[in-house]
Amino acid sequence: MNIGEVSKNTGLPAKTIRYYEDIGFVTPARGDNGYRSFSEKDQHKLVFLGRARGLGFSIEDCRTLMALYEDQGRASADVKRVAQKNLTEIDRKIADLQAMRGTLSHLVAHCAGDGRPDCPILEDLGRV
Amino acid sequence: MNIGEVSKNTGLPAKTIRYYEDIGFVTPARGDNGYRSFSEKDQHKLVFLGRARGLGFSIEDCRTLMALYEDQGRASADVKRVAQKNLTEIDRKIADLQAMRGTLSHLVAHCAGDGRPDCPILEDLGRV
DNA sequence: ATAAAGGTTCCAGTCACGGGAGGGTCAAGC
DNA sequence: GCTTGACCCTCCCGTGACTGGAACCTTTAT
Repeated sequence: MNIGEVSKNTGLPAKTIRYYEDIGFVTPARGDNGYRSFSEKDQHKLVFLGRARGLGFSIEDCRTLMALYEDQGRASADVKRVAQKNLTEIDRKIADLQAMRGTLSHLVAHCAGDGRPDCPILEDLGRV
Repeated sequence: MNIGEVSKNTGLPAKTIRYYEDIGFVTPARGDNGYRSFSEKDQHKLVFLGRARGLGFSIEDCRTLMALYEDQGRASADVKRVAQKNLTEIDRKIADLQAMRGTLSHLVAHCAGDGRPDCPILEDLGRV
């Protein structure tokens, strides 16, 4: 398969697929014309990668997960640890964003939003 | 004030303050020795900037907010619009993360996390 | 006199790609 | 055979908001 078809099948942009090759995630064969020639297995790895990225795993985590995926003798505890770490990280991000959201929505709610210059948002940002 | 003191007062790393000068956010005076010499006003701007960044505003939004802050004839509606846009963006990020969190926590909960290789997390990532 | 602490500039790296230039290849229609 | 357009290639730069480090200068304390 050429990169265009793989892109359509996986939902990953061709640019991204080339990038994943750059960083050693897949190593598709090459035709005589220099075109990448993807096997089913290559495509499957890209699907795996796309899903893992969609769940917020970093590229490095994906490398670990892929190695575990291909290791028939893995311990599920190793996978769970990586996933748990990611989950903790996601929770931290959510908490950060919710703290921001709390302050900001409070300020927005108290701003008249009319033609007058008085604004609690700016007052808060500029308080000494 | 030298950069070190401003850094201590504002909580911003000196590196960050230099960066903010680079992008034209503050333009501290310079002493004969080439050292930056910050005024109270410079420091106040940096505090403002630090707070706005802490609320998730982008640098470009901060530029807008700062201009409004210094414009005595502003309309609070202009400020509110920027804040509202940021709030919407924050909500979107929270929703994205929560969607990730939902799927991932479900998978983590169903993974034995022991020495056996069977793992619903990998199964899900690799499903055809 | 010397050493530590603080300041300076400049360059490179981060993360995970995306945009675009400049060019080669392939299949179809005339 | 020729052109057109879709596809593919590599290479390099840009993103946002910094952070790290090298190489060097100035101030302060001992």
